Amino acid sequence: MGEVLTGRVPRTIPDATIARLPLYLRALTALSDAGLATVSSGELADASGVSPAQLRKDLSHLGSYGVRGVGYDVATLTDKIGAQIGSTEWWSVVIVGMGNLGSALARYSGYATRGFHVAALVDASPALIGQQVTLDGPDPQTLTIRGDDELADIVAGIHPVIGVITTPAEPAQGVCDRLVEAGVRSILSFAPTVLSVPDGVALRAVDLGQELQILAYHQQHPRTDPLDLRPGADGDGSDVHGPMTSPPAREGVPS
Amino acid sequence: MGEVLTGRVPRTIPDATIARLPLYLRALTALSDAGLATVSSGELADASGVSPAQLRKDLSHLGSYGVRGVGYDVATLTDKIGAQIGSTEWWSVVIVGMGNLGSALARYSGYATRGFHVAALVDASPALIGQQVTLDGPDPQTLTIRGDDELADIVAGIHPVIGVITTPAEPAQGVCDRLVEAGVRSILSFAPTVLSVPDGVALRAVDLGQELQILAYHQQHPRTDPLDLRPGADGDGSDVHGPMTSPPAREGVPS
DNA sequence: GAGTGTGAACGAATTCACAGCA
DNA sequence: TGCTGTGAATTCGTTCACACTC
Repeated sequence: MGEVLTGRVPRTIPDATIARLPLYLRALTALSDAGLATVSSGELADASGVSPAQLRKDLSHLGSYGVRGVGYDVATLTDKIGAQIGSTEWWSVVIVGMGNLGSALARYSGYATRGFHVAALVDASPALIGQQVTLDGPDPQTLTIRGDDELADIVAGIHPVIGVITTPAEPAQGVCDRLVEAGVRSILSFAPTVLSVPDGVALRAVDLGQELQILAYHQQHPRTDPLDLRPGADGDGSDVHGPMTSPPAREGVPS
Repeated sequence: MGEVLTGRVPRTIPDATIARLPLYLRALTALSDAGLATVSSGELADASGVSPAQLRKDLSHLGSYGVRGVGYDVATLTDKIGAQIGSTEWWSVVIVGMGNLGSALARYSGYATRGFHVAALVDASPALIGQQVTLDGPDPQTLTIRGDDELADIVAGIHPVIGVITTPAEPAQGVCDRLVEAGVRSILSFAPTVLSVPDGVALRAVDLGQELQILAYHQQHPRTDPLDLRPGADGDGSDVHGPMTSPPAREGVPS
C-alpha cells in the first residue's frame, strides 16, 4: 500500500484493527503485571484470543516496534497502543438513564484502570433526580442524579465526553439528539432501538436481546463442522464459529 | 454459490447476515404494531439502519418471500426470520454473577418479548446465596440466588439454555468451564477477559471498557472525511464510520 | 411503474508464506 | 535459529446495476 506523505504511520488503521487494540492493551497489562518484559506474537496472540498472523498484521499498522527473533517490548508496545487509543488522557463519561442498567454501569469500578471516569448521572424521572449514587472504586465518590433538561449545562464544562445511553427505547433518540446538540461526539447506546446521528459523531450500540438471539440461532443451527479436517490444527479451540461476525467485544462490566 | 442439494435454502447464511436478523425482526415488530401489512426493502432498511441493498441481499439468503413491485408481507417475513432465529421456542437464561450488572440484567424486563426468560440466578458469594431477587416483567417472579456449586444440577433440568457470565474477570474462565461441563452450548460473557471454549460451544463477549476505548480512539482521530463527495447521497446519515467493524449490536438493556 | 432477487464488481479483512534481520 | 514485517493470495462482505415479475 503506497507510501504516505503525512508522517510515519499510514494514517489509516482498519476499523477491525482498532476494535482489537483494547484487547491487546489488556493482555499487555496482564503480562506486565506478571513481570514479563517481552512477548512474542504467539504469546500475545494467545493472551488476546487472536491468531499470531492477525496480531502481527495489526501491530504492523502502528509501526515497527518488534525485534526480529525476539518479540515485542511490553512497555513500549503498551505505550504505542495507549497513545493510539487515547488512554493518555482522561475521558469523562455521562450516563443518561438511571434504571437498572444505568445504575449498574455507574457503580462499575473498572473505569479508572482504562482512563475513564463517570462525571455525571442523568435521568428524566422526578423520582430519581436529586438522589445520590455512590460509585465504587479507589476513591469512593458520590454523584447526584440530575435532570435531563440540564444536559447542555452538564456537558458544557467537561470535555472530552462520552455519552452512555441506558434509557428505554422510546426516549433514546431524543436523548441522543440532545447529547449531540450539547457537543458530545461519542455515544454508546444500550437502548434497544436504532439511533441515528449526524456525520462526525461516533455511535456504538450494544444490545442484550440481539446477542441472545444470535446465540439462539447458533444453538438451533449447530455447525456441520467441516472444521477439524486436520487433527489438532489450531491449538486451543478458543473460538467456535470461526471469525465471528461482530468480533466479540472482549472485556466488560463485571460486578 | 453453486447449487445445494439439501433442501431449499443454501444452508449457509453468512454470519454477518445472522447478526442483523434480530434488527430486522425488531423493526418488523414495530411496523406490525403500527398496523402496516407490507413493507418495501427501502422502508424496512431505514427502520433497521442498513442499506436497502444489504437488506435485500440478507433476506435473499432466507428465500424469496418478497413480491416484486410490492414489497414484503410483514407477518410472513416475521415468521420466516423468527423461525431462523429460533424465537418459536422459549429459551432459558442462567445468569452467573449477581453483582451490579448481573442484578441489572436479571431485572431487565425485555426478555419475554424476545422469547427468553431468566430461569436461574447464581453466585459464589455466601452473602448473596439464598437472597431473593424479584424480576420485573409481565408476571413478576421471584428467584432465589443459588450457589455456583449447584450449577450442574441447575442446568440439568432446563434446556435449551444460554449462560450469561457477569462475574469479575478472574472467576470467569472457571465459571465458563463449569457451564460447558454442565452442557451449556451458548454463552454470553460480560467479563473483561478472554474466554476459551471447546469446539461446538458458541461464545459471544461484550465489553464496556472495550467499547469506550474504541469510541475514545475515534474521538482522537476524527475522520478527515472524504465521505460527502456526492451532495446528499445517503439520506439520513445514520452511521458515522461507514460499516463499523463490529456491526454494532442494536437493542439492549434499558431500564 | 415499482420493487425484488441476484450475478458481478468492488472493497475489506484474514490468512499464507516467506524474505529479512537480530 | 527464531520471530518479525509484509506482499500476495484468499476469503468474506458489501455495493452496484439490471433482469425479471407483479
